[in-house]
Amino acid sequence: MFFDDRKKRILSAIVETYIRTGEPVGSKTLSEFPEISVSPATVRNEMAALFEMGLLEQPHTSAGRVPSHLGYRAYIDSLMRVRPLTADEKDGIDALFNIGDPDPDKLLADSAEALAEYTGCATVAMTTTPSYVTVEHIDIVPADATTVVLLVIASNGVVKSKVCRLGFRVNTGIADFFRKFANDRFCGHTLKEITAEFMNSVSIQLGEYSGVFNPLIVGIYELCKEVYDGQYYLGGREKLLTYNEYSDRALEIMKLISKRDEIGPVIGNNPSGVTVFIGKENSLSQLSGSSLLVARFSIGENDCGTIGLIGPVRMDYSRLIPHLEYFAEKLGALLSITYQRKTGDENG
Amino acid sequence: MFFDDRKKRILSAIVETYIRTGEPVGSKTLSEFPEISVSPATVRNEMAALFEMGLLEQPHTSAGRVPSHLGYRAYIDSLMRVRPLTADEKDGIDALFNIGDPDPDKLLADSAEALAEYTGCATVAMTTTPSYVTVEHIDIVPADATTVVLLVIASNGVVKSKVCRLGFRVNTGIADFFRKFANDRFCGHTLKEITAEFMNSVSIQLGEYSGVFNPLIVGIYELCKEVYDGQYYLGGREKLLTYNEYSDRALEIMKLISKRDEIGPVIGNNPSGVTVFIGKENSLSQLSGSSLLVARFSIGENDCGTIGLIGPVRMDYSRLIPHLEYFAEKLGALLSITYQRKTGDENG
DNA sequence: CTTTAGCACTCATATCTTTCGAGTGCCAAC
DNA sequence: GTTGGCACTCGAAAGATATGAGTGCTAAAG
Repeated sequence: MFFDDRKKRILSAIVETYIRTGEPVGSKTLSEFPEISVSPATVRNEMAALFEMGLLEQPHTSAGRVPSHLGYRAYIDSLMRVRPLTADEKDGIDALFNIGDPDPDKLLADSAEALAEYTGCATVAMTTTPSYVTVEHIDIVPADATTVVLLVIASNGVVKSKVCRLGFRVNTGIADFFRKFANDRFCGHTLKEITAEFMNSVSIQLGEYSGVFNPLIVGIYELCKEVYDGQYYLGGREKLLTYNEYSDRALEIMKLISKRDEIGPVIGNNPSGVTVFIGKENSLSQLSGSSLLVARFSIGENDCGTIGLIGPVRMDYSRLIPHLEYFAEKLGALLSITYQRKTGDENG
Repeated sequence: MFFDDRKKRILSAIVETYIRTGEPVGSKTLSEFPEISVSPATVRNEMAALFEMGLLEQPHTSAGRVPSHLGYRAYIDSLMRVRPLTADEKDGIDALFNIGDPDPDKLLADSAEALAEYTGCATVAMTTTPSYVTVEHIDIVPADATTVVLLVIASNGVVKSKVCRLGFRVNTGIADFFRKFANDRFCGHTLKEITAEFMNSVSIQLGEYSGVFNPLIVGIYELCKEVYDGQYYLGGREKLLTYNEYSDRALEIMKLISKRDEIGPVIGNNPSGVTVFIGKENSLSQLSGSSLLVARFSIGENDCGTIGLIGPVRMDYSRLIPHLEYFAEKLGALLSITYQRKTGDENG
């Protein structure tokens, strides 16, 4: 009982039909496919064999067959024909990036939303900051009498700023003093090192001034943390409601993916390209009814983030996988333009 | 047939019971209420009268009664007993504000989320900027060779910053030139005046340099627009899924409230205090099955924003109205601390 | 040895019927 | 004005029946 060519064609047809219709697929339907064209009885024999091999499941005796997780896996890994994107499709994805603000902070959030709209799945987008990234420069700019703007520039080119309102008047002397102090203490340190304890030790070095400057120290800490933590955005969670697979589980899944702690580790550690987790393959049991497509994107040479799709197991892999791949490439390219100033060789 | 005291007690009991149970309320149930204690037959007579007056509805002949929109309205306007918040409840709300980042930009987003969690409703939070607010100061700070940080400080105390990456090296001379130019052109103008056309005319004044400085001009425009547009955040849209009233309309409502264009005008123009829109009272027909509670909050003396709750018509008004009111007060107070630098008298 | 027609069997779904009971409206009595 | 009594209504739940798509198996045909 080999996994011969006809069995492969039948499995493919079952997966594709089930993805399209959501109904278990029966032998009669399959026998009418031009690439199969044998009698329903023969199809039934083959289906029994595929069932024995663990590639199909049966909701109940008198229903058609449905792909098992292994069936989907076999389909995705070797049977599926990935059609390259047409020029129109590429244009369609390119267009998604034209509406948004080119502000890098917003680009990722907008991308997550646009991808959700485009694919009809819920999306997650996150960036990660390598542990070797350091603080390159800190600046403090008086904005008006008691307000300053704090800037932290990291060695990966990310700049974050924050408005700090102080309880006292800030002249250039004070700003200069604090700027020098902060740069002496923080520059060259990796973001990972900038912990609450580290900040305490720095604060102590300010001696009698530590109280006065505390809002600024806290501000720097928050900015560094913000850069190091990276970004985490969700898009189109409500898309899940359009699938009846989620009729009573939507809330649970929507809550789950809102938790960065839960999802971050799952989608953060994947090789480049598109990785697929089908149903029970997900390490989180709540996702056993969902599939997760994850793609990494990079700025220049530097891997920097992940964008993922969450939808029902019955999702259109052959369309979504290449589209997600192209989307991630495009996103990386766009971010690279924004951050072009920096390349890998300048990093620690 | 007067709207006498007993009728009022019966209506109140119907509203409160229906809110609690979600089931139409029958005469027998009501007759057992201590504040009613007349026979079911008498209650039926009263209910028939209330029905005549348009305060009750009947899902079908053999079911109990349900409040009509007028019934809810009468209840909220004159029958409902608003219990003042206990110290514990106030503490509970106060605690919601302790977790978040005191960054004013994030405070509102976090508030919307916290309020949703606290009330079990979807929330909307937005700020509006009065049309008399002007540009007070613009700054440009070189961050590294080709990167600058733009700052716009508005007369209402709001400061926004943005990182701009330029295609050329920026020295202090260039920065000083542009700073002076920008302040000369923009300071004193209201944010409302800073339109795309206005920016064009400014750009022309830069003559041969207009191309080079264009990213900065665009950056200023975006910052001004960001300040003028104010913020718009949603919280806990998925909470709607917990009410079976929304079993098949949740997606529609979730999409609707995501559109600032649709909801903004509805919630933005209300008097201070809590305003209630019950079901069909909403100007948007899609909200006819929902109620909307809206509260304004202010910074110091200046009215500055709105926070609202969206949930099923059958929501617990007597609890939510005072809680929302206190929440809005507290939010305003917190923002006032952040923006205390400015008070009304300094504004144009 | 593979393929196919035939046939009895299974079982979810849809439809129809029946039953049940909470609740009503109305009337007559208190 | 209030109440008990009673026939009536109608949705929801439970049961009964029918439908039909799909199966597994067997035996004959290729």
